[in-house]
Amino acid sequence: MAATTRPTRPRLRERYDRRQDAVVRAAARVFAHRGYDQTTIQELAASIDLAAGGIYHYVGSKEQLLELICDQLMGPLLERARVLLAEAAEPDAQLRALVRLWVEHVTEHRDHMLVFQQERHVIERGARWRRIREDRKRFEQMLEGLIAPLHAAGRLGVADERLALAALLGMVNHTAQWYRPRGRLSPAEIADGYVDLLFGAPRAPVDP
Amino acid sequence: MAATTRPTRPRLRERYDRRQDAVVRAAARVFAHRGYDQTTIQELAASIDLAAGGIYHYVGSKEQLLELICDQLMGPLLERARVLLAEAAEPDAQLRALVRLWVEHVTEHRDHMLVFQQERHVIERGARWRRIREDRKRFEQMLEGLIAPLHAAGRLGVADERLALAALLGMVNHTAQWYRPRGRLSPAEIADGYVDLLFGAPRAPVDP
Amino acid sequence: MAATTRPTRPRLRERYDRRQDAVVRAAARVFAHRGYDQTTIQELAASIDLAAGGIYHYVGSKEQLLELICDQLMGPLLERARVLLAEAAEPDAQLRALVRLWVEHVTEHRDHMLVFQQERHVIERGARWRRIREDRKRFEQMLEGLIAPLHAAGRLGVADERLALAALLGMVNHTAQWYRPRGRLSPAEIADGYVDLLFGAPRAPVDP
Amino acid sequence: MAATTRPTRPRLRERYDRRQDAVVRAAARVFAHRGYDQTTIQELAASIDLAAGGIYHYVGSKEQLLELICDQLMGPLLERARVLLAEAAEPDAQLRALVRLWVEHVTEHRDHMLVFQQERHVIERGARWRRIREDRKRFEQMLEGLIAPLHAAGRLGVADERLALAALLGMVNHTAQWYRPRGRLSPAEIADGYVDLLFGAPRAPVDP
DNA sequence: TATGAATGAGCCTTCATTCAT
DNA sequence: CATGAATGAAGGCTCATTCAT
Repeated sequence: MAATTRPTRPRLRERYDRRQDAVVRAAARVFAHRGYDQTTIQELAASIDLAAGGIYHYVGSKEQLLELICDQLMGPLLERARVLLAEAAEPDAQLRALVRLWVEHVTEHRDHMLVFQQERHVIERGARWRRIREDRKRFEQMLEGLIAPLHAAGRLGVADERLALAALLGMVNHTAQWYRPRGRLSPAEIADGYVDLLFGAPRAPVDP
Repeated sequence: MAATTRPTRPRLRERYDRRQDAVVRAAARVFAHRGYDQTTIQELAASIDLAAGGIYHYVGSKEQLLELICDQLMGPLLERARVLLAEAAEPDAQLRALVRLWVEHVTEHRDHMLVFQQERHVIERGARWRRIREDRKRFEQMLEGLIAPLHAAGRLGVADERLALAALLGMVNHTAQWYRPRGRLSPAEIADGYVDLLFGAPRAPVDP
Repeated sequence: MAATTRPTRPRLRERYDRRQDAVVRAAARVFAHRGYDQTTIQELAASIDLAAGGIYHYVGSKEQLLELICDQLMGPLLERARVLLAEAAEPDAQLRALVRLWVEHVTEHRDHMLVFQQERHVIERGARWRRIREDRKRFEQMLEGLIAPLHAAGRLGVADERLALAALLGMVNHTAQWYRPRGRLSPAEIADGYVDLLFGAPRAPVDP
Repeated sequence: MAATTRPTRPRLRERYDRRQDAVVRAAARVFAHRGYDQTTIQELAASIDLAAGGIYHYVGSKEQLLELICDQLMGPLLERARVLLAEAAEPDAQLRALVRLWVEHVTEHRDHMLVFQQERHVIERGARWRRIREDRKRFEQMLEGLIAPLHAAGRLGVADERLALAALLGMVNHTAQWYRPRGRLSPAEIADGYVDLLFGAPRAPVDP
């Protein structure tokens, strides 16, 4: 999958994979702060204690680095989401669970997420990014699939189904921009807050 | 304010301002699609039927162009928001009005907005961008000022006041990424949807 | 034809073409001496009193420079050869005329020729160089077309027709490597010498 | 002579020499096809089933590899030529024999020859290559020594002695570029063809 | 011996910016 | 005002070479 030659012997390959992973992770961090284009391969390399050329043992190009960051972000998210949806449960419970999962993922991959958002214009164009775009699409469809029945049941806080989805996407994605690890709210609380908003719910008990 | 020599005679100055405005607007469009760093001054110039050098009659540097885009975005928004807040009205009505104003502004300045978001990492750092950062802060404080009493009155759909603000920011800002001019929903409808979500309200009729 | 934007206004275009021509010619000279790969664009630029970047106004890439050198070499040669062959004349006279033309061209374009030969391995491979290869082929076919009847008439100094062609090619092409402008022999004399060898002729008068 | 540590024990040394020879030979092949500069040590190593580092057990540097290729080419040629010239024989017979020897050598070392020609610009400059240049010079002088008396005797097909030498060099060297092992003509036949051309001869017997 | 990771110098190329016309 | 040529500073990437294992 990588454009560079991956060792064959299991011992070496393992080490190689571990390091590649570290390179990508470091890249996510630096790109998130300095911006993809404004980050030099030299800077990036320095941040991993590697000479500039060393990066290219693990990554074929700067652009591929971006690709790998997206993969590290979307791969596990989709995987975990699929597992979750495979379980039998009510749509509202599943949506809540999925949003929790998602917010947790976003907060754990803040850097990846920020890069993903900032480089939107790159990802939206060109055949090379089709896979990434499809991954995102797939995730949105999972959300849609859960929102639809809830909408049909009149459980949503807005009349328009699609607006609900867009709002949810906006809220959760934006989380990467303000969430701080040791903040007042845990990822789960944040997620629940979003879902509550979507359901227009929590005030119900307040009424009487 | 511009780094280039602005004509003194009113007739010329007017024309100059008009053209500068067009340049900035064009830049917003191209930057939104290709990305700031990935857009060449040449490309930008070509899109306005100008040679590369021509840009520099109206703009001092590429970076200043980014600054002007932010100004074109935040200036009028803050201005209109201030006017609105100066009127006497209930917080909930004002919040709804402000969100409408805001969503309208975002949809009318989609390109500006997208650039603003993508270049977050630039704007977040450096003295040069302090003014821009403050503008954004100021706007958020307006929202906060309206949300606080609503929260105190138990009118919000979430327990945490700041989460409400963050959610609102996420929803509205994200709008720039999916809104299409001739879509099903008008900016006002979208704005109302967001506010409804925030209030956890619209299901009110469900009550009895 | 060039990969760079050529001016539209005739005045400028003329200057542009003249300079591009000069760039290519300079490149031929430097490449011939230092070798294509071992020549830096910087060095090349310096030899024309241009900053490194300046080259790229006239040429799209280093590789294209090689292409243009080949064109400058083969284009006029083929053109002049075609004109010559269009005239009515005996094959032996035409061959002699063609070889003269050819040797003159080679000596006038020594640098181009040396580059052409040294970069043989590049030109022999890849779609990009097809046109160049065809040009060379075309010229060889012209020679073949003249040699064939002479061979049939038993006029050649060797039994094998193709060997005659190969020998001729070897002799003439090699000329670029030893010819010096103010040497003992003029290009025409050299050419005649080659043709004499090919005809196995001049000693005829010696016989009696 | 090699810059790398050559084993002392005869058994090992033999194996070492054999392998070094193979490395050089492989290099000749790859360089001939891809070009010296355009061939990576990695590519070269791969073509001998060796990792990049492995090459350096047998060769001190890439440049030395080029030197060794030249040696593998010129060494045996000069040796065999000396032996031949040491025998007593008429100049014309010796020239014919020498050209045969030479053409055979060229066809057997096509790759070496092609590299030698392509890297002309390297070999022509610098103290390091003096020895190689002298080897070539020496060989040319042998040819000259045979051509001179033939010229004096009016046996050549051209008036100019040096032109004859240049033509011969051109023909034979060029052979590497078109000769194919199982072609119509054997190296000896090719050689004889060249000599015939030089003598302007073969048709003589035809006359009567 | 052999391997593959790592280095670091260097090169092609891009591009914001300047300036003579 | 506008143009397009020219500059020159970087930056991504390659690759010969070294070295611990």
